Amino acid sequence: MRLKLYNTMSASKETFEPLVVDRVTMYVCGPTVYNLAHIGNARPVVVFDTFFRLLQTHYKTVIYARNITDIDDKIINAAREGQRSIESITDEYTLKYREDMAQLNALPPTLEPHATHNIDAMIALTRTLLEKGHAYESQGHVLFAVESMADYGKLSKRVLEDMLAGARVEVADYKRHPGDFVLWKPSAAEDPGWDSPWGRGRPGWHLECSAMIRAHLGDTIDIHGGGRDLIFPHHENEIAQSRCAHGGDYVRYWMHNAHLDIDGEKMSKSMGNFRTVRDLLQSYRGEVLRFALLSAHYRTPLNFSAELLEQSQATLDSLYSTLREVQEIEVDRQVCLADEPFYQALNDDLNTPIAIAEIHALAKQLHKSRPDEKAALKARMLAAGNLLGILEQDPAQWLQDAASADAIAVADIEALIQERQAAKLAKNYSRADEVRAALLARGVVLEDSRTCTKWKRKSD
RNA sequence: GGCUCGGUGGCAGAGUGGUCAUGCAGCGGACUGCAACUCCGUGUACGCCGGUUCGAUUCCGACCCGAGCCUCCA
Repeated sequence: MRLKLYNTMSASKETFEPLVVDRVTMYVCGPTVYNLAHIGNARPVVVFDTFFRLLQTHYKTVIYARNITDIDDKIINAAREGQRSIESITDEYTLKYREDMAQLNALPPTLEPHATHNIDAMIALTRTLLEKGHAYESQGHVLFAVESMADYGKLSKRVLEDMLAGARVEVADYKRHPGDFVLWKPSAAEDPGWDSPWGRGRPGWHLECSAMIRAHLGDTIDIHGGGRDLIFPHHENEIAQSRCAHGGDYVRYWMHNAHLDIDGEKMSKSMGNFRTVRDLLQSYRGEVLRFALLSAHYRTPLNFSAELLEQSQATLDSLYSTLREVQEIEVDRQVCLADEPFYQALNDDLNTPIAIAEIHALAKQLHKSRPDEKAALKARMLAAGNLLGILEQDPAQWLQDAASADAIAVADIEALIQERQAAKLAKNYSRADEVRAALLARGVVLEDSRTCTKWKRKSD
């Protein structure tokens, strides 16, 4: 089956073909590690993790790199303000980032290059750009000269003059052209820096990704992903650096996810209207957050709200309930993905809402199916869940997990259910209803079947 | 100002030139001791105005409204 994806560069859906047969290289911009990731930062992680899973069904080798930006002015400022060392900050937030993303069922990327481990590659790239006349030195800085590149602006579809018309920021006096950007900047004695032909300094942000991509994945990679807000200037500048230094193609397919909105406005650090993943994990399991992020197509803005999370939780509960019904049934793991509607949906530019709708369709079929059909349907549901990174936990465990520490204990629940069962047999229905009501008041919902009573916790 | 991208039923959210998204909520029914779960049924939704068409939510144009980028940002 062919995989189609929307390429920001061509602004259209294209059929994906890797540069090298059976080998895909993908790079996604990772975090600057100076604070906790917010749920908006988690969207590309979950989206590209799902894409990573999908790619692995097509290709033998998929190399997925997500960088750690561990040198940046924001980190330096955080260190100064917190009176801490740079390393203690970057170590702490790198670790927390990995933990948070793991909670969202995001697989570790194949590679996790750190900017500070690749300074040599950045210096080399800067030197090449200087040699080829695409960069210049000015007041201790090395800058990229945007006018030296004919088609600068191709990704973001804008031309230099247009951008200047709306420029709202004062132009630094060391720039020849307002659009020029820093490749290398000088470091004050107390700031972190590395020796370079242009004195002790540190790399500009855009340089890091270009250099690390070349060092770890090669001159041309298949897929480069990130949030929409990175299209300009970050990715545009990466293209400028890499193409001018090495020629040829830099990235074959550009993929960008839309943002999360809060009350119709973009969630962002600067707006202050964000929720950290760590904070949300206090109230919701990671899988619920993941499901919420996949409930809209990745290129569509998603309104992030308590309602969304509640609904995501309810939907997962329902799907896990279905799986619990067939918990005893052994599944035959052989699922022919090519025939699956959910797989076709994912192969069409990662259409996760349709894939989720197909899971609902499978759950419905499962309820209505004959006993001999259930194993195959369960296998298909699990295969879909596996690609989306959901439905992989033990269903009973999922439904019975206590959200809070003061929740009623499992043993107490089961004792009460037994008591109610005895009351029912004795036709003492008022007592049976009393027990059921008491459990409901403590967040436990009972589901009677002919042979037994199952239960689950409800979040409300 | 320039450049992108949107406006779908109570809510979330896909998609399409002509019978269907899907989920949640609602309503009616079956099942049940009663419920829950599950099942069956149930909604003249596509910003506004023109145009193209046998037929447009879907294509084209104008308009209104909103968002993003142009500054760190997923």
